[in-house]
Amino acid sequence: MKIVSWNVNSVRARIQNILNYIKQSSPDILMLQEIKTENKNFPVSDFKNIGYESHIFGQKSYNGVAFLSKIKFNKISTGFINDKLNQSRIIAGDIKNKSDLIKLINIYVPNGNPIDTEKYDYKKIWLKLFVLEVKKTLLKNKNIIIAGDFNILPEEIDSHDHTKYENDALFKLEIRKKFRELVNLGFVDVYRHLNKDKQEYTFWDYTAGSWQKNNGLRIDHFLVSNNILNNVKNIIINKKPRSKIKPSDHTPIELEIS
DNA sequence: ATGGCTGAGCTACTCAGA
Repeated sequence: MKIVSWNVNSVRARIQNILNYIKQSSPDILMLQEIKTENKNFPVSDFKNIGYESHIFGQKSYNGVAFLSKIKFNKISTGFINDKLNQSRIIAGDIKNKSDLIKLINIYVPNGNPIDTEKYDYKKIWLKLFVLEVKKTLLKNKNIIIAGDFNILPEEIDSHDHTKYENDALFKLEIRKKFRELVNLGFVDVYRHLNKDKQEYTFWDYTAGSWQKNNGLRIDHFLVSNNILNNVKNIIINKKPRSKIKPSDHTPIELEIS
C-alpha cells in the first residue's frame, strides 16, 4: 500500500498539478495539508472522477487538511486535540491493512514564527497537546502512522544551513525536543531510519532561487509506530512535483507498506 | 539579502507562510 503526504499550498490553485501527480504516482492514500479552503469548495468531484474519496477538514484561506483515498476509511475524526484557535490542522482515520487496523493521523503543525510572538506559544501548546493525545491513543491502538507537515527540522542535517535556523521556530531546541518526545513514545522517523546520512529535503522556499540552489528543508515526515515498523518497505521523497510549473513549495513524501 | 515569492480574499492591500 502506498501512502503519500503532501503540503499542496492550496488545493484549488494546485488542482491540475495534484491530478497529474495522482495519475503518475497512483497512491492508495494521499494526505494533504494546507488545502486553504472550506469543505464546500473542495474539488471532491475532480478526485471522485479518478477513483478517490475525499475526507476533508477545511478552513477558509488558511490551513486545512484532507485525505484522498482509494480504500475505505473508518472513524474519521477532526477533533484529535482541542485546538485553542480552532484551526483545521488534524484529520485522523482508521484503515484496514491485512489483519491490522491502522490509525492514520494527518497533521499540519503551526509554523510558529516569529519566535517572540504568540504564534510561537501556540506552536508549543499545540505540540504539547498533540504529544499527550498520541500517548493516550497508543494505549488503544499500537498501529499508528503520523504524517504531514511537522514544521520541524529534527536535526542539523535536515536543512541546507542549520546556523540560519537556530532562532527559528522550525529548529529551536525546545521544538526539536518535542519532536524527540513524540518519537520516544514509540515511533520511528522512517525517512531518517532508512537514510542515515542522506541530505534530502521536502520544502524549498519560493524566494531567492532556493529550489535552483537546493536550499531546502526536511520538515515533512512519516512517523510509524514500532509495532508496524516491519511493514515498512520503502520511503521516497519525490522531487518531481516541485520542478513543475506553478508548484507547491513542498513536495510529496511517499511511504510503501506491506 | 535586513523576506527577494505565492495564495486567499477581494478587487488594494494585508496576512500568512518557513
